[in-house]
Amino acid sequence: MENSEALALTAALLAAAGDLTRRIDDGVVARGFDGRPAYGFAFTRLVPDGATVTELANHLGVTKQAASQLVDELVRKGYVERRAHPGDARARLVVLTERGLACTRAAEAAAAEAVQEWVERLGEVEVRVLRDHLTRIAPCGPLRPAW
Amino acid sequence: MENSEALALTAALLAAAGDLTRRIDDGVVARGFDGRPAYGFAFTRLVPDGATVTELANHLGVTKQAASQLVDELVRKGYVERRAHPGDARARLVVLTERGLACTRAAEAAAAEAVQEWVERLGEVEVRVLRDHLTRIAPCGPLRPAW
DNA sequence: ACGAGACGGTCAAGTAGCTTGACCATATAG
DNA sequence: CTATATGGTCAAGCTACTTGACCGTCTCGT
Repeated sequence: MENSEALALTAALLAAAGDLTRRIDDGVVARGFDGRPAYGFAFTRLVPDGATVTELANHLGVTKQAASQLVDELVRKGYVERRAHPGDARARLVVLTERGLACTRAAEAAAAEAVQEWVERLGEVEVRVLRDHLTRIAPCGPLRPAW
Repeated sequence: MENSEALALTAALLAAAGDLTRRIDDGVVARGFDGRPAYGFAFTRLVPDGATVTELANHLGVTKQAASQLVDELVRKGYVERRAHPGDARARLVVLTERGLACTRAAEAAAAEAVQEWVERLGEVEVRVLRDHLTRIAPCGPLRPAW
């Protein structure tokens, strides 16, 4: 593989990821929720049983302070609640509220809608293959919100 | 395709893109250059004949002010120069210096190295298919440096 | 049992990289 | 030749992150 192809691959990845993220965010907003893209990725970590701030921080690839600030924001908007952690008095369990769950479903619907366009262009099988390859490459690395 | 799969695809895409970007940046730094990931993507637009600030802004998906600031940074570090634009006295052509070209090559080498690991895991053909699919999905959208 | 240190969380302050708004110089169209 | 659009920069402001300090709680070795 040529050198320039590797950079092109990276560019394509970023363009695709950015495009998809933007579409999902637009879709979520269109469904009446107010948020930024990071919310959706935080939510995926909060279902089904909630998570601690530190776990969320690792999931998103940011400091625990940043994650805590994000949770503040989510609490303020009514998407999550901080509860006592059963079995560790230091920790607090962040869990989705009813509205948070609704927002999660909206994000999923918006994502499905966005991916649908890809399915129409590549075919369902190819898209699935694409996803499988990607998950094999970057198993569960942090979802850094920025470069 | 299930709804949750669409979000998983997005997450995988972001994780892969973030991982690759970080590796490239690390590789560039290891080769003695000082920069942030956005540089590399700016450079790809500057070869072979340079570009104006506005073109760069569109390429990166930011305002022209932000692009101008980036160029300031690149000039300060000796990677690019601002020249007069032939045929438009308003515009200025941003071109790579010798050092900027060297940095570009370093980025390409680092990218190739990072992708090599993927090739070993998926096979060269699969990686190429991956890239082709991605470019078909998001042809040449802006490379937003953040969500 | 208890002290040392690790860990979860928050508060506070600082910063990088973007934005919007205003403005000038040049180009282009009517 | 005026009116408007375009390329570029300056200035100010903001958002989402960072580092550093700190408190309360857990855990482990002695």
